[in-house]
Amino acid sequence: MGVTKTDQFTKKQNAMALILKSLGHPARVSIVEYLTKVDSCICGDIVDELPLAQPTVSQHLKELKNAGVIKGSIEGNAICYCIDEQTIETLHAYLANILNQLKNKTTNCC
Amino acid sequence: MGVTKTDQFTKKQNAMALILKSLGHPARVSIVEYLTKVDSCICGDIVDELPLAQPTVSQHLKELKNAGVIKGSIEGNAICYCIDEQTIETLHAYLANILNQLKNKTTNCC
DNA sequence: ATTCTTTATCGTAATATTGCAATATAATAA
DNA sequence: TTATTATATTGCAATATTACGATAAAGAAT
Repeated sequence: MGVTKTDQFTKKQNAMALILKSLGHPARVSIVEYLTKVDSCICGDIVDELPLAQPTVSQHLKELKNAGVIKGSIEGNAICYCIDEQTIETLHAYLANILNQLKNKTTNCC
Repeated sequence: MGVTKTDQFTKKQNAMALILKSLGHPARVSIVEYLTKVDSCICGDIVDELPLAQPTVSQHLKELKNAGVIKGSIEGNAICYCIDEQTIETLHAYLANILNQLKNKTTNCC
């Protein structure tokens, strides 16, 4: 069908999947890396940096924003985007928890 | 188009995106959580656990395996799937690095 | 007021994803 | 050999994603 059975999974699972999915595209990985490195974060700079057309970049930014990975604030004429550290921390902690559980396991078949 | 401009980004960016994308679906998040908790990891158990048909689960497992998030080993008649800790560690370290860089930033506009 | 600059939205084409029934494959059991 | 069990693959319908040209919207500059 192409439609995800969202209701069959927990809110947390859907929330994590949303964040992970938003990061699951090289352009969006690239945007996050750029915003991590750079000090100013004007939207136009991101467009210039990426090998994609402006509407495409705008769409990717929207998706990252929707997942809470970035946030934007109006800066006069332009818009300033930057990473929402909290969301990255949430994801980081989630993975740390998984790694922790794995290390405490007695058996490991594979 | 619907086709990602993979060649326009670095290998690392594409590799990270592949891992993140494979985790970007609640069913696959659910599989990873299940494999983290459980001690044995027979494919059939995963199918029983998930609210999806066997072919659908098989497809999700294939995607996780392709991204290196899980690995499978033949266990007689059945197949034993479990998490590839290294891949999770790679992702974990990647995020740690981003968080580190963010914390060392002087300015933060948003 | 008009133009310029910056970003978002719309419309659309190409491709990818999700999900499942049907079927194939492969190993074990009878 | 013939079932049985466990998993993968195929084929297909429904929906989602990716990308971009055209255009809209909104503030800044002239």
